[in-house]
Amino acid sequence: MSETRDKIFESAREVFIQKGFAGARMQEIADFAGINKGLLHYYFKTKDILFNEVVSMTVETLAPQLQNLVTSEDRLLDKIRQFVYFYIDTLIQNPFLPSFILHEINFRGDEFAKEIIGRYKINPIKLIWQIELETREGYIRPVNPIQMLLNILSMCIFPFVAKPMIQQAIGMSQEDFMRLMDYRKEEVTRFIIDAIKQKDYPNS
Amino acid sequence: MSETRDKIFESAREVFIQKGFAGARMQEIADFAGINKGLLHYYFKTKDILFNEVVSMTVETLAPQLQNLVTSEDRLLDKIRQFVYFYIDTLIQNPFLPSFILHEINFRGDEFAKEIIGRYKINPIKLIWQIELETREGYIRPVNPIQMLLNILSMCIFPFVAKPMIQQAIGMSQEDFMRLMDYRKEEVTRFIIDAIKQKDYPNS
DNA sequence: GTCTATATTCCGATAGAC
DNA sequence: GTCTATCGGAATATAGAC
Repeated sequence: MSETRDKIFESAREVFIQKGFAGARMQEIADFAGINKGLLHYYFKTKDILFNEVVSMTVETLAPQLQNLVTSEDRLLDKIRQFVYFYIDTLIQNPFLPSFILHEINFRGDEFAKEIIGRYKINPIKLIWQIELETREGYIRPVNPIQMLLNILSMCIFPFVAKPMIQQAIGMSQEDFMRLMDYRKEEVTRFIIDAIKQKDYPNS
Repeated sequence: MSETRDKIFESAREVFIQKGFAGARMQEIADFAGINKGLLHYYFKTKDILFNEVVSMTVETLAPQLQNLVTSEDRLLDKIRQFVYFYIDTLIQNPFLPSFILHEINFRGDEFAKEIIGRYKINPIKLIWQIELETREGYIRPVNPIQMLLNILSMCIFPFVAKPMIQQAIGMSQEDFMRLMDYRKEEVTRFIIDAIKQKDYPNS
């Protein structure tokens, strides 16, 4: 792959993720990559094409790793800890990702959402089974599995979606925020375990 | 207030919330309101003005109610229950709200965030004190107050931000989703209480 | 491959008739 | 107040020299 092409691609990733499709400007992408619009169109014929490539690439790097986590044979509580740690770590390195994906899904409608989900090949069903099973076995308190999954995802993802709001509200620097998220991995894990673990099965 | 003006305003609200500022088209707003662009500009001189009015109106309807909740004299666990119920109920009636606010804050930067927060007059400090106090008194387990607040907000708000994604992933209708959110009020409350309540203070 | 210059399309905003 | 027609700027995309 061409060096210039990569530079453009990275630049586009940056700009699209921060401003969204409609808010991004080809000019800004070109500036950011240190080239001009003409050359930009030489490598990527249209804005749409460039955008789609950015989305594809982004999703495809994350999907397999998540998939591995979810389908492993570990016990639920261990799986949850791994999941939370992996998710928050990933988002610390890509803090803009959630708002990007979520806004574009709102913007472009259901087909876009369907396509993303298709690529992620997420099957929450196996996880839901596991939650139901471990509940019946008495390892965890009875909970609605879907609500449970929503709780986990919410606590991992939401802070990054609301990042600017949070920083403003508490008066935090960039580094403060990242440190807060770093602590958060253990804090959220604990919170979940405290909420659902049965007291008479103290192993873990 | 003029009838036409209201129709335009509602239409703008709809379009802005779904597409964001950059993605919204004056033409589409006009179409949706059943009038033409000329008339649109007669009532609202510029797109910026229209947008700001939509934001102001939206924020101002919610702020006072939240403020009352947070500053009441109730015990923490009761306050949390009230908060969760109020928040989710409000979002059931305005499901689009979170993604709208959060995306525009990402897009428009810190001044916008600061302004919103100013209007909300949110002071998390009193709540943080209360959490620390009740921890010392032994009513709840030791938790980091900020992380705790983040957890509550996350679980209430995130599902609405991710609504299209969730619906696609589980294959849900509009009504299914709203029903899920309705159950969620009790589910989240329980989850939080299970996570932080000390077992030797069984009242409440 | 890379640049400059230009064509083309789109969209916010204005002018003016009714 | 409401409409049609149009302007002017901005942003995407193309043409063509080097």
